Amino acid sequence: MNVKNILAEKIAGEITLSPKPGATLKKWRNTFEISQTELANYLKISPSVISDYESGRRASPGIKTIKRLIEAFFEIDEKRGGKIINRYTSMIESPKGVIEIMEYPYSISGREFVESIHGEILTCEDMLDRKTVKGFTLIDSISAIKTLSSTDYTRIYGWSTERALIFTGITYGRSPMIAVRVHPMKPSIVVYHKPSAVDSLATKLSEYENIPLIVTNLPLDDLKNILENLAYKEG
Amino acid sequence: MNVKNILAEKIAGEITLSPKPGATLKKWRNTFEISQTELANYLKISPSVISDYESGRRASPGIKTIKRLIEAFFEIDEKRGGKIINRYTSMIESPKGVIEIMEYPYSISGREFVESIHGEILTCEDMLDRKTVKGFTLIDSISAIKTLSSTDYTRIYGWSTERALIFTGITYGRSPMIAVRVHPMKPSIVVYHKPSAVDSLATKLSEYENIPLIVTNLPLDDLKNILENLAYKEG
DNA sequence: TTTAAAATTCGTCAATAATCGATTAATTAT
DNA sequence: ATAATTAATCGATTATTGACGAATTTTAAA
Repeated sequence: MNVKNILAEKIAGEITLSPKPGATLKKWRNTFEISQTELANYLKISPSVISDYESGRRASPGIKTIKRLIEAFFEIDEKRGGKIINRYTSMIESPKGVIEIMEYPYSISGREFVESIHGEILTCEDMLDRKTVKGFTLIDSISAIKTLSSTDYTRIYGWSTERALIFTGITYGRSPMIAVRVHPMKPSIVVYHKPSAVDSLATKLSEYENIPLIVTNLPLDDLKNILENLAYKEG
Repeated sequence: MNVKNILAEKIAGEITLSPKPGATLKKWRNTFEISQTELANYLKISPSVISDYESGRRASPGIKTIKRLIEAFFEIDEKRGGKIINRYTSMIESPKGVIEIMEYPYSISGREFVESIHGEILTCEDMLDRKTVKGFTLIDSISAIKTLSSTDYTRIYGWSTERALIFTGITYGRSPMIAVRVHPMKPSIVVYHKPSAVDSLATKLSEYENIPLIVTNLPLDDLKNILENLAYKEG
């Protein structure tokens, strides 16, 4: 659970939608315990610019400016040991069994997604070009069944069901697909990470549900890295 | 739990921080199943404007523009019966016992907060001017004790501990303050909504914790209304 | 109380956003 | 295949942002 990104997004959204964006910016700068002067110096701009933003002189700052300011909050905090970020990290509970969850800022085609993780397509290959992926959830499958039965769907599906569910720690690849089958919501793609074997029931269920079943044997760290950076590469 | 506001904020934050803001805007417009033409007509602007934004011609749209676009998504969906919003509403579980939770876009002084809810100050009045309120959580106290023992603090404290916890459904005003006492996180202010009585232990605990204890007898609907709109009134 | 640091105000200017509308291209429906 | 609808491209104009810096005010520390 990448708390930093979630918090950054929360801040950005709150500023953008606020009736007083400048005051919201100031609130968060104070939350990070940064003075206007320090922020300005960090960004190599004049302190009066920060004051103008916070006072609302600029009614509609551009999103690039907002992004830069928020990134500076985090970078400055990190340079100081990350005290503020850690405060939030300790507040937010990682859902049990969910190793990582992330939304992609734009839709990625199923085909592109599977290629990026060097996935082997077991079923429903023709569906791939019709599927889009708006995020992923990396699940430790020992705990997954318990978590999937929860009624708080956002723990698994975040903000979109159009995602890839990636199950790792699989010995006999049947139970994840069964869990998906009984769940009311259906992902775009199911990925088994390094299964010892894939049960034929799993393939049948995926075909029944029209959910492509994919296998990848990348090392876990490599897989995480690719998943996290997929939407942020150049081009 | 106001899912609409949470989703709006999520969308705004994602667009603002995205490496391709235009593509993110397009993703969400498609999520709401709105064509560019319909969106443009709704906002009474030229369709080519929407296309220019989504293509990234405008690298850094102003936050007022982003806000307008997101508001239009929701309004158009609502005009169509709210199909998309309802999809999200049914996905997100309301924490048990939490009637309403909200972050304020900017800090509100303790004094101003208490005055707005016609609160009677029982303890720590001198602390009020030193306290700020960055949000509120309205709690049905029958369930609150169970919820407060959860390790997922964000269910009660959202994004800031600097908030007012408002307990309603109180008969004998002791258990909320005990729950706060044993909890590792402390709010700015504790409010009892229409208690039958306030136990002297509650007042003692509030003094010990330096948390102002407030009583309000506003009708619940009025109270909710004030709390929700406090940061959005003119001036 | 004084001093230093932090914050505010505001005139100014170059760059970019917000918007229009004409034209072209792509997609969808029949 | 054709027609209608939707989307994209791009030149042009006006309004606003992003930034500077000087002067003033406010706040915090000694």
